[in-house]
Amino acid sequence: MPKLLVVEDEPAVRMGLRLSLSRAGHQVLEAATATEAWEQLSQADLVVLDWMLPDEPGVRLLERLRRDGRYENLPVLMLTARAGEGDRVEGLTRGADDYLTKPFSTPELLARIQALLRRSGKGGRIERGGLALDLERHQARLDGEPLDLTRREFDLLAFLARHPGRVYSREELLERVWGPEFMGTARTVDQHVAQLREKLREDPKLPRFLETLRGVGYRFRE
Amino acid sequence: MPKLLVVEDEPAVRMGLRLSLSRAGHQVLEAATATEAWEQLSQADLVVLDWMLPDEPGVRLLERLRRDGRYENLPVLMLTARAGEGDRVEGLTRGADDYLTKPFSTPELLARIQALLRRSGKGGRIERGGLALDLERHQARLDGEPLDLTRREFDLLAFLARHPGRVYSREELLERVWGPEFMGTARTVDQHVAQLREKLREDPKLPRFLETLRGVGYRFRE
DNA sequence: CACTCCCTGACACTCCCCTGACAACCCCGG
DNA sequence: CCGGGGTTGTCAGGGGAGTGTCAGGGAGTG
Repeated sequence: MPKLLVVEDEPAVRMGLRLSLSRAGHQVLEAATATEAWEQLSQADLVVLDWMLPDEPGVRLLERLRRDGRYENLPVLMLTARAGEGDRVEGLTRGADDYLTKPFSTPELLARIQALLRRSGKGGRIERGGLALDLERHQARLDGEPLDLTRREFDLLAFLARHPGRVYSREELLERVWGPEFMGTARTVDQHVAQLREKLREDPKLPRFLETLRGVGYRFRE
Repeated sequence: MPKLLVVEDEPAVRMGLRLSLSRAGHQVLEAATATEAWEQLSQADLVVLDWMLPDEPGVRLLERLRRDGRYENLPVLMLTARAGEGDRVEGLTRGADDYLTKPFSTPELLARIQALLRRSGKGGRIERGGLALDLERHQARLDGEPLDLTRREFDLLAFLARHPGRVYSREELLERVWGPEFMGTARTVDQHVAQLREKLREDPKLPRFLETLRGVGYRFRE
C-alpha cells in the first residue's frame, strides 16, 4: 500500500484529505508544517503539498527536497489556492510533478495521485493468498497465472482485497467502487462477484477469496 | 454507550432523528442552534450536523470546531438538502467525515454513524468474558475459536452484549434488533436465543452469557 | 459493423427465519 | 405434597427473503 504524505496546515482540509485518501486505500501520513514534513519524507511514496505553510512556503520545501539526492524521484503534487496561470507554471518548473488548484474535486485528486504513483512505479501491489493484484498495470495473477479481468471486476476485487476480513454491504460497495452517483440496483454487485468467482475458479459455497454473508454482504477471506 | 449530538433546527426532523437514534441504542443530545451545539460539544462522541442553521451555517460551525484542538478528531456527519456533487466535496474537504443528503433512509444513517464510531475507535469491537464480537468483520469468537452466526443471531448477540447486565423484554428486543416494522410473535426471540445458546455451548440453566429472567426477558451476564 | 463490457430482469434454488405445537419447568395456593 | 396456570425450552416444517445464474439489450469502442 502506497504511503502518501499530506502537508497541509489547516486541520479541516488536512482531515478531509486524509479521509478521501484513506478511503481510496492509501496509507496517509500527515504534517502541518514544513518541518514536520521533512521528518516524514523518508517514509513517503508521494507528497501532497500545500502551497502555503506557516513556517515556510511549500515551494521552498520543494526546492530543498529536490536538491537532496534521496528525494529526487519522489512525486510531489502541489495544492494551491491561486488560480493564476503564472503560478501554475512556476510551481511546475520548480519541481512539482503535478498541481491542483483549490477547490478541487476528490475524484480528480485521486486520479492524479494514481497517475503519479503509476509513473513512479509505485502503483502498489496487493498480495493475498495466491492472488496478486498489480494496481499500476491493472493486472491480476492467480497462483502465478495471469487473469483477464475487466475494469469493474478488477476494481471490485481490489477494493475487497484491500480490506480483507471486513464485510461490505452491496450498497457500500456500490458507493465505494461504482461511485456515489451510481443509481442502479444492488444486484449488480452480485453479478460482478459471480463473474469474478468464475474467473477465480471458485465455488460460491466453498469460496477461496470472496465470501458471501447472507443478509449482510461480501467479504474477502483472510 | 456513545453519545451523539444532533444539531438541527427544525423540531420535527430533530425529533425524528432522536427517535431513530435512541432506538438504535445511542444516547442523544440535541441542539437547535450552533450556539447550543457549541455548549454540548465536549460531551459528544459524534456530531450529526445540519447544513442550515438559524444563527450560523453548519459548515462554519464545523470550521470553528476543527480549528479548536479539542475537537480535531470528533467525527462529524453532515446533513444537507443540496444534492449537487460540488457541495458534497466541499463539505468533505471542509472537515466533515461523512455526509448525507436529505432525504435519507434511517438504516443508512445508522450504518454511517456506526462506521464513523468504528473508525474513531468507539464502536467496532465488543469483548466480554471469552466472547469477542467484531462488528465490521461480522465475526464472533468464543474463547478464540470462530463462531458461525447468522445475521439475526449476530445482531441479537451484539445488541445484548453491548449492554451487559441490562434486561430487555422480548418486545424491546424485537423493536431494537428486528426493527420497528416487525410484526410477529415475541416467541421468535426465544428461538434465536436458543440457537445462540447452542452455538455458545451453554446450558440454559447455567448460562455463561445469556440469562433468562422469568417473566421479564433476557440479559447478557456481566 | 463486430466486439466487449456493463447492467438489468427473470428464474431457480438454498437456507434462514418464523411459527405452531408440545414438553419441561417454575411458582403458586391448597 | 400435589396440581394447575403461566412461562420458557425445544423440535420440525413451511414459507419466503436472499442469492446464484443465465440471457439479452444498450452503450461505448475500434
